Amino acid sequence: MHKDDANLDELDLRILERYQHDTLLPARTIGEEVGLSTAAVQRRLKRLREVGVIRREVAELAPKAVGLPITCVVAVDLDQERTADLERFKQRMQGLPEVQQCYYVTGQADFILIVLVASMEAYDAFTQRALLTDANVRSFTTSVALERVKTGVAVALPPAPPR
Amino acid sequence: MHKDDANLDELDLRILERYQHDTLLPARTIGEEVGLSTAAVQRRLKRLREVGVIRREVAELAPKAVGLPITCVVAVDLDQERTADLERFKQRMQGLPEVQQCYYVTGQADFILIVLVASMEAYDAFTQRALLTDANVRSFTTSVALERVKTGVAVALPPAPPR
DNA sequence: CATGAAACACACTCCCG
DNA sequence: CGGGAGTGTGTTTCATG
Repeated sequence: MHKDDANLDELDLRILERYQHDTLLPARTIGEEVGLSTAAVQRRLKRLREVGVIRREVAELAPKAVGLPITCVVAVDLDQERTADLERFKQRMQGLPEVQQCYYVTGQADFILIVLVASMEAYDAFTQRALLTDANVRSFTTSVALERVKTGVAVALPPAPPR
Repeated sequence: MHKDDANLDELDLRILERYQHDTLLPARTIGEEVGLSTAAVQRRLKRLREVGVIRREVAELAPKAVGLPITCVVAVDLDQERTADLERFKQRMQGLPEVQQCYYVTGQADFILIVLVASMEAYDAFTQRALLTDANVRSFTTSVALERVKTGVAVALPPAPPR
């Protein structure tokens, strides 16, 4: 698993900059902008997928439109923080569909979760099933999102990489 | 702006369930799985885009691979919380490339940010430019992500919608 | 070794039944 | 909605620098 710096040249970055925001964009269009042929652009995209720079191409859905209008940010504090305990918790989070994102972090809390649910009742059920019944969860605090100001997986690429 | 419940039938949901995780998947394949023709699947996808259920199709990049190995979760507490102040802060966040996500939330903090940076120096520079110099930012706390356990924008669709 | 041009295969679009 | 013809895109091959 080698997800670290695959030496990307400036062309790769310029391609990614356009492509990551809209994968429906024809390679031909990208090629025109960066000064490359269609084939060259696609070869590079294929390589970027293979080396893991592009993890996957996904569709971003509007949570409200699919019946999940509520977003919660949850800070979880664990009791035991041995490796095995952490690993177990991580795997539990991976398997929970409500957990859209999960970060293992420094600071007061051990984990930060982004949770999407259909209703507060559903959130309550989630906390019961996922947190309250876990003996190793010492405590957690919930922040309900009043607005999703900015979302997505888009990444800010360096404007001028090494030359 | 009508991003609310576009009445989705079970077929739509099953299509989305597959498509949202991999937009490269041929409509033909999806059609086989849900029992629909290629054309029907594409018609539905087009409609789902038009009504805003599908917000956009994006490529998820590996942050490390593009030189942004550090993820921080930042809880920001504002001083003045009048509408104008909130709006100004939101728009600032929208414009900052390091801010990958931003939620306006209830609870102790006013905003939760997911910030991606190349180094701790870059993070320090970010806090200076984005937070410390903002007179309306009362305080903020940073949690550095030791691991991105679960990421992405994938959403858990209801397993068995109305029949 | 990466590129560009062309041939090829495949996926999407549109129209009709 | 399904099926087909037409179009556009992605893929492969090959010759070139």
